[in-house]
Amino acid sequence: MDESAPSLRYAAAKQPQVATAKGERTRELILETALRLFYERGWRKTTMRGIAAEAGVSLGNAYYYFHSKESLIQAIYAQSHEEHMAACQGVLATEISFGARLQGVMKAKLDTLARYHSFAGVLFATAADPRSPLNPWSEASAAVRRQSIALFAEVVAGSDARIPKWLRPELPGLLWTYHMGIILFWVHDRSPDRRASYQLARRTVELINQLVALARVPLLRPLVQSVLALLGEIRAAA
Amino acid sequence: MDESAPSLRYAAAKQPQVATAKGERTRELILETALRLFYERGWRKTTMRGIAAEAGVSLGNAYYYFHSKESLIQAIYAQSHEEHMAACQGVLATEISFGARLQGVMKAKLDTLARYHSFAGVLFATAADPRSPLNPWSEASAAVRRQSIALFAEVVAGSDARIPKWLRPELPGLLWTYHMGIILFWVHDRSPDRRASYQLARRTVELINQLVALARVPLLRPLVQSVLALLGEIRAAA
DNA sequence: AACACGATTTGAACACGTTCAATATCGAGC
DNA sequence: GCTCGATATTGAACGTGTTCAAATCGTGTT
Repeated sequence: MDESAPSLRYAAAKQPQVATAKGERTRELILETALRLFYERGWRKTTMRGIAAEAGVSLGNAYYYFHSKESLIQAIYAQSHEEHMAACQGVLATEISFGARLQGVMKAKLDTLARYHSFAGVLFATAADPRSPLNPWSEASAAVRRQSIALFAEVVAGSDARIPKWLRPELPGLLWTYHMGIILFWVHDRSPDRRASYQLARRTVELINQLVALARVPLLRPLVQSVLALLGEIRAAA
Repeated sequence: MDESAPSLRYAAAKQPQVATAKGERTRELILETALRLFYERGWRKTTMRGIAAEAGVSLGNAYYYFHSKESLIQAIYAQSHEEHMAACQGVLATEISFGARLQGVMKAKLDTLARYHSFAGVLFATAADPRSPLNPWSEASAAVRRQSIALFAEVVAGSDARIPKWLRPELPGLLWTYHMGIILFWVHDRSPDRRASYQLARRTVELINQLVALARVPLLRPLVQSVLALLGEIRAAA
């Protein structure tokens, strides 16, 4: 059973630390070429041999920098994450209201993801495998996840919203989960320019705004308590 | 771009209709062997050659019945679905309360899935790819999905719950989506005997019960309207 | 200049998923 | 019993992801 013994493929997976400037250039050349070919030909029709040939390096060299075809996706994923962080700076610096901040962050996410849509399905598919380093709960993507959750914490912290005290520690993680849900929808979104995803994000952010406000209503106290207890349990289990 | 032109791999994908009893036996032999090997060796370490050898047929013969390694997973998925439908008959015939019915159906789901856990990750991973026939929104799995949603409709219809009129048409689909979410958790669940998943299902079903009751409270009318409008839009987009 | 040594690069080799033309098997109709 | 067509089965071949021992490069040291 390859559950108890994690497959070699996903073990450790330390990429060699690129040590020289030349190496760094080669690495980036391969990554850019891969990105272009994925875009032009799609994931399946792009081969490691094709990437190597197009980049003008040998097959083995590509594997020196990326220990698998999937790890190229992981690198691209990390890159898109950087882009998103950068794209958020504007709204986070200027907007004050919780809703506007969250709207801005979500729109930035969809904007920065746009160019990856044609092969994002693969990203999500490999990410869904519990043993994949791309899976959001894995060790390998922990750094990105932490940064991402911190981003949502910043959305909350920098806003004027009056968040109930008990909700504060949970909210960033919840928003992160929510944003993963939106991405899941986006991956499957076939509407022109992914308009449906933008609309869904806009509407759900409004909804979240209402929910956060409602959380203070006394009538909902028992429900809120249930949800809180549940979150605690999930956290304990994971 | 392999998005506009669906990959050959996932196109049509008509399995040859098995015409003779002998053919049917061979098909089942291969499927059983595959299931056993996936369980014993895991997904990656099980090869099509290994399955064919263990089943005593040729490699090509295995491909005659299952056009890809993934389609074996699809067949196993369909099988587990059958098991779940059967396992639900009891509760659905005897229980009256909405909560108890939903609890029973969810518990049956986790029970019937249990034996597939060691390689369920792959199932979910391939299912997450928008172009995979395993993906719940795809044409290939439409039959299973429809049956599954009908099951949740039956959960509602056979219960004494007083569901608000406007919620009735949406509820089965919502419950189906919810149950997919639980499965997603289950796939990643590493607790002994997947106890965390059982607990999560139990707690969330209670929560859903409360939510359904709350949906009648006048104060929540605007929120409920928003959610409804949103659901309508999502449906229109998909 | 020669050397050492790690970083980088190469290409051949392997195992696997998949395809396919060719062959074998079987049952129905004569 | 024989033939024919559909069904079932075979195994060789292809392209792909991945591994690895060997070759090469670059740089600091003697």
